[in-house]
Amino acid sequence: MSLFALVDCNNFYASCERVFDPSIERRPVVVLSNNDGCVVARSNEAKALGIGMGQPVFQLRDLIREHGVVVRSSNYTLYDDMSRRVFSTVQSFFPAMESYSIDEAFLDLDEVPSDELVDSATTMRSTVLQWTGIPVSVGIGPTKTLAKVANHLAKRDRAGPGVARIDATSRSDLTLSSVDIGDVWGIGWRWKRKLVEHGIRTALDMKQADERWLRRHLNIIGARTARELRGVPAFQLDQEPAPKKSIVRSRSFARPIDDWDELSRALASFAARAAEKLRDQQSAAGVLTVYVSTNRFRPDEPRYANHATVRLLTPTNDTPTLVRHAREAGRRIWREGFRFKKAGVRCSALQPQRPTQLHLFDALDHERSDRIMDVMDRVNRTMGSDTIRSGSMGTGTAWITRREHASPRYTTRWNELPEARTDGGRRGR
DNA sequence: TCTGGGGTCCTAGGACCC
DNA sequence: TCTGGGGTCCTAGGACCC
Repeated sequence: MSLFALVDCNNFYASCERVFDPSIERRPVVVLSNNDGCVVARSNEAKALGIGMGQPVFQLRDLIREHGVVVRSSNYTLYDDMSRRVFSTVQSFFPAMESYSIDEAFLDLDEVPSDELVDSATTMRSTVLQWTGIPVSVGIGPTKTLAKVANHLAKRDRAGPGVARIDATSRSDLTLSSVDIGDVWGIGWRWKRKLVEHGIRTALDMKQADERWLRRHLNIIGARTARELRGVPAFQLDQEPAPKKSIVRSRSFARPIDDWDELSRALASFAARAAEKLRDQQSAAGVLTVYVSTNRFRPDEPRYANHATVRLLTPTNDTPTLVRHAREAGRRIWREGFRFKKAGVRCSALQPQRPTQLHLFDALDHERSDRIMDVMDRVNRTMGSDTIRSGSMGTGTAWITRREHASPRYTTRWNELPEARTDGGRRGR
C-alpha cells in the first residue's frame, strides 16, 4: 500500500511577510503581483474580507483603507529563501520528497510505521513553525490526489491540528461528499462546469463516476484523477527535478509602449534573462518565440496581439545571439500605432548545452562565447545583475521596475509601506 | 488610470510517407 | 475523377497547476 503526504505552507507569501514583521500578525495582509497589479496571496483575515485571489488591487482601495489591510509588493528573493528553509526542515523528517512548488511538497511515507504517522507529521509541523515561523498543513492519503484532499481538510478545520488523514475506504465517503469537485486537484473551472452539468458535484461523485465517460469528455488525466480518488495511484513521487522544457521571461508594462526602440530594449532584456536561465540549467534553445500584445482590458483601444518564432540552426544560450534574434523577430510583428501592454520571450526545444551539434566552422566562436557568458554570469552573480549587460538593453531595464513603482497611482502610497528583506529586516526606503 | 508570471501535459488535425 | 489504410511527426490550442 502506498502512502503520500502533501505539505503546504499556509498563505505562504503573507506568512513570510509576517515572519519579518510581527506587528502585522492577526491583521489582514495581501501580497501583490509583480506590477503591484493584483492580489496573489492573502492572510486568512484578508480572505474573510472577501478579497479574491487574483483580484486587481485598484478594486480594493476602499476595502484596504476601511479595514487597514496591510499591502506588500512581492519579494521573491525572500520567499525563495524561506521555502528552502521550510522544506529542508521537512526533509530532515521525511527524506523522500518531491518539491512541487514554492510552497508545496509531496512526501512518500511508505517507510513510516502507520501508527507513528500522524504523530511524526505533527512533530514535523511544529518544528517547521518553530524554526522558520511558517505554519504548514499536512494531508495524508494513499494517493497524491487524496493527500491533496486531506490537506484541504486540514486547512478547512482552522482550529484543528493542521494534520489530516484520509483513506480510500467507504468510511471516507461522507467526507469526500463534503468536498466540492472544484477543490479536487486537477479540476479547473472549465472541467468543473462540464462535470456539474452531468451531476458530478463532489469528490465522492467523481470517485464513483464512470471512467470511460471521464476519459471521453475530459481526458486521460481526468480518468486518472477518479482512479486516484478510489485509492489507486496514477501519479508517482518524482524526486528528481527534471530540467525545464521551456523558459519564459515576460512582463506587463506599467505604462503602455508605443515606441519601437523602447519595446526593443524590453525584448532585449527578456531575451538576456531567458539566456541566463538557460545557462543556469545548462540548456540551449532550439526555438525562440517573441510575443507582444496590447491591453486586453481596454476594448476601447485598437487591439493587436501577435507572435513570431525563430528556429535556431545551432541551439544556443548565448546572450547576444538570442537578443539579436528576439529583436529581429519583434521587429517583424511590431505595428506602428498600437499601445503595447505586454511582451515576452520564450525559449523552447531545449536541449543539453553539450554536446552541441556544431557546424565545423562555428566551433571556435562557440567556445569563445561560452567563456564570455561564463565571465558575465559570474560578474553579475557577485556584483549584481546587469552589471554586465547587452548594449541593446540600453541604459538598463530599470525603466520596467522604476515605472512600476513610479506609477502615478500607487507610488507614494505603496512605496512608503515597510518592506521585509532578507538582509535583516531593513525598513522603508 | 489601475488587471501577474512561469510552467506542464494532452489532443486534434494537418503534412507527409508508404 | 473516383477509390484505402496506416503510420509518424509536428504544431496550435486548450486545459490544468502554483
